[in-house]
Amino acid sequence: MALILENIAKIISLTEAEKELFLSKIEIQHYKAKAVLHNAGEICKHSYFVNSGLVRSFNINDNIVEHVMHFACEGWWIGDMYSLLSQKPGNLFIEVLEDSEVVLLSKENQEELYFDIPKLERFFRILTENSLVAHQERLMDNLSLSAEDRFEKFCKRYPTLIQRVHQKQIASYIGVTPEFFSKMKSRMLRK
Amino acid sequence: MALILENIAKIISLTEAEKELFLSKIEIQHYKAKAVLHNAGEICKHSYFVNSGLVRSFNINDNIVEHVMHFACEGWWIGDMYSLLSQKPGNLFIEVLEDSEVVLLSKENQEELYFDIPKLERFFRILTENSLVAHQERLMDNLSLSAEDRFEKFCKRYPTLIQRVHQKQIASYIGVTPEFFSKMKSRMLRK
DNA sequence: CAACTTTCTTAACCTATATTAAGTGCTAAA
DNA sequence: TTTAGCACTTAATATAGGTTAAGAAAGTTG
Repeated sequence: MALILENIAKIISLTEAEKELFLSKIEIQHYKAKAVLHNAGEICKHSYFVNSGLVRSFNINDNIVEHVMHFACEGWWIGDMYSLLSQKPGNLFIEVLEDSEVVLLSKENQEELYFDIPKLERFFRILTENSLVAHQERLMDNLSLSAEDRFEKFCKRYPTLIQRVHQKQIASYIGVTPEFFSKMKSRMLRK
Repeated sequence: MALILENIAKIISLTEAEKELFLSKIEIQHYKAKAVLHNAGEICKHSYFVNSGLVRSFNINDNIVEHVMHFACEGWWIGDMYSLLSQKPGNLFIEVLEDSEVVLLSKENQEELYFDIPKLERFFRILTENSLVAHQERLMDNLSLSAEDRFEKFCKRYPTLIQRVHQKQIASYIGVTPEFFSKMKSRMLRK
């Protein structure tokens, strides 16, 4: 349980009573690899924080092609922000890649917490800001870099993930097919 | 001045005193088309809110190709979030496309406001959440849609902008060259 | 272990989009 | 009124990355 409190403590400081209140509003679940936390078409009720293991979010377009939006390992948050905020059916799936321990924070509890501990408003504002900046950078990279450059950035930014996720997941995150990714990788090795 | 208060009032309600305090912390500037509010390589000091006119943010990659990140017309915020938050040199330019009236909110004043009017923490959290959702959708679109589909979405979402910005700016936002955009457009008209 | 499923590789061929280049028309300065 | 500079178009050619298909590795299950 310490991990999520540490995560918060990096940005704001809570009293012991506040920590207890916070912990009373969350729920812990254990999932096996391949478990699905949320389906596209459903309304998302929770934010997820990964205590251990690995989780991904992705969407599936008309052509039945998956696109990975996000990986979350220990200490990362993940969710379908669109569906969670609008309370409309989303288009993301959230799926467990490695057996995981996950913290669930329901939308209602999150809002109660904003009321009881206004400092958390700041915490989640800053969390969201950081996520926005990361998304802006990824968008810029997709507009202006080649697949090879995007892969190199991915390696630098998420060195541990490369060992943990299948190559086709990385290909999907980068935005290329597994076949092209394989070709590109061997081309890069030859240099 | 009403516009920015309306923008806030859609999300939180301020007392008259709070409104006055808020107004005392912002600054209004008038810019001619082609004015540059912020340069890549510099540290961003302000958030910008467009009262009237039109502003864009874009980056320039190695190949000297521009990529439009965002358009902001009346009632929209714009800035270089990365640089503003990290206080490091950013890689966005912010440029005026039509003569504009712009509200400037400095980072320091914004932080003082968080302190004086904690409700604003909520306002900017929600603003940032909405922006994040929009960026996630745009990223998904760039990963999974064709240029033609991206253009159709752009038309639906920003119908007024199509008349106001040059075609090459839209091409750049969509993520294609002006030449290809021109060809694609005439191909679409022929249907 | 054998049977099955999934991931990864390779290769031939295909397509969406980029590049280069030339030309038209409009605006704006000189 | 001429000249220069953009925005836009068109077209020929080039390329990054996609598609299809088949086989080799590797992982999973009975």
